[in-house]
Amino acid sequence: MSAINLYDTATREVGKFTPIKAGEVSIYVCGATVQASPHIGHIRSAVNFDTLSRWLTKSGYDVTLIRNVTDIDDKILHKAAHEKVSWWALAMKYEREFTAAFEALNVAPPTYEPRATGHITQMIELMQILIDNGSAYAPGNGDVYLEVRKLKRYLTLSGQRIDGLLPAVDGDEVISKKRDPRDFALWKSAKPGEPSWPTPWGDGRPGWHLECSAMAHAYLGESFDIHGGGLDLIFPHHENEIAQSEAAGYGFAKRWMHNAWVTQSGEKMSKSLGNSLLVDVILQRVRGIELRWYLSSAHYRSMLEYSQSALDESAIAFRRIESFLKRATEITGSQPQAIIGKSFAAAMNDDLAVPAGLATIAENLRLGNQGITDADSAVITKNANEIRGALEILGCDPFDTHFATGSSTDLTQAMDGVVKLALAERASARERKDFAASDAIRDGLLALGITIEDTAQGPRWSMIEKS
RNA sequence: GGUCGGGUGGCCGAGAGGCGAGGCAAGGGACUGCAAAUCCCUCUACACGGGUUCAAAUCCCGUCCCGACCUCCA
Repeated sequence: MSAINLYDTATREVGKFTPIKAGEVSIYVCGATVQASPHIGHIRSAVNFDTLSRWLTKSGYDVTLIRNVTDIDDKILHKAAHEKVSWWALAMKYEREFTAAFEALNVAPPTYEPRATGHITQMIELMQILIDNGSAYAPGNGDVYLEVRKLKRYLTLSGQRIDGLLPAVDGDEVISKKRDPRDFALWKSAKPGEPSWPTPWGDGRPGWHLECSAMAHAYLGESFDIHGGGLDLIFPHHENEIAQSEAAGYGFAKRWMHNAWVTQSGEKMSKSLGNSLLVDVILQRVRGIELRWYLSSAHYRSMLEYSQSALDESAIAFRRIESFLKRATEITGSQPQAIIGKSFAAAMNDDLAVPAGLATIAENLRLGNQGITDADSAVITKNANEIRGALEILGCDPFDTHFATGSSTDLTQAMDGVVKLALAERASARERKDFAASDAIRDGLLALGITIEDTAQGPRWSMIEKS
């Protein structure tokens, strides 16, 4: 396997990736806090790490990917109370929406997808270690805090200093039992009407950060290769995960990878700005495979500035590639094999440089189309194979059964027959130079969403793809 | 106030000291009855001001602008 170079947020450098165990890669990605419907920014993160996982797998590694679901937090509880539904019903509703969005975008399921509420035992064990070794304290009201000033190091990922932080505004912790305002809650005491679990320090529920440390440890052990998530998780979430885990004596993550956001007018998507683009809504405009292509097209560390025209253009560009692959299949009589081209591999090995990979796909497309013009099946096959190989890594392989359309074979065959009847009529009209008649047939088919292309091998038809 | 990113051609989007990534759009050409699709050719760039260097979009200093985080966040 060739060397893979990846960026590490901790060092802010691209460096050679060397796993802890030869041939194996362990990854923990912060998944959804299921408090609202997924927008395309959430899904971009999942797409990026899915592509990372696919590339590592293709490179010969045995990948274990853990992507959690945080199904309890302040927002879920507040929202559930406001909507007068159970917090667990609300969490499950949105978890299903995330799952459906992942499915639609061909994000492979992680090796395991642990839920926070299923790991209370592990959280209590972790807190016990932290309290026993003096890193954490329980003021007696059911809260448990991590004492950040006792840490050997803190805020190394974000490069901040404790004293540089703005004083915390303790929302629902007005009467704070904290020794220092920067201490953060591992565990929050039970409030009336809220769920709670018993602990040696009183009834309560998890704070926001504890679950990831507990679950990463449960499934990946004390040290693992890569920890991923969105850029906005660096502080406080990831800093606090590091703080808890290292204070417990764990080595924790060897490398940190963060994906950038999808922005609009330069601003990140957020519900408060009202600029969230829900996956559901976008999928009414383009197919899942096209949305994935769009979300993959920028480098994962670059902001992706959303615009409808950019999305539309991206979808059109993808259809061109798809169309070549279909024609190549028709001409050669068999589907392309997914083969990784040299330059695509080099691009991916350079911190997943997808944009550079796209350039190689563009080159393959040009050469492949030339091959069709020249009727050179060796050239067609080579380029189609390499395109399919690249698309497979990007999760955008049109031959992937995941994207198979629901239309039955019988119906497709009948359709093919009907269109061919029309094309025969058109052919005879063209022979007698009745172009008005032949164009009327073409226009009529187009109105039904069927495009006609006259190729050297005769006319071919295709449906205009819809989501 | 602290910390972290960014400003590249009409648009999108890479690159991080030396040969102008790539795509879209635009213009020209080939093919076609006309189209469509495809191919070929052409064009436009590094926020600003200094500096280092044989050589700077890339490094350094300064300025301006934009965004993010500072206990809700992908």
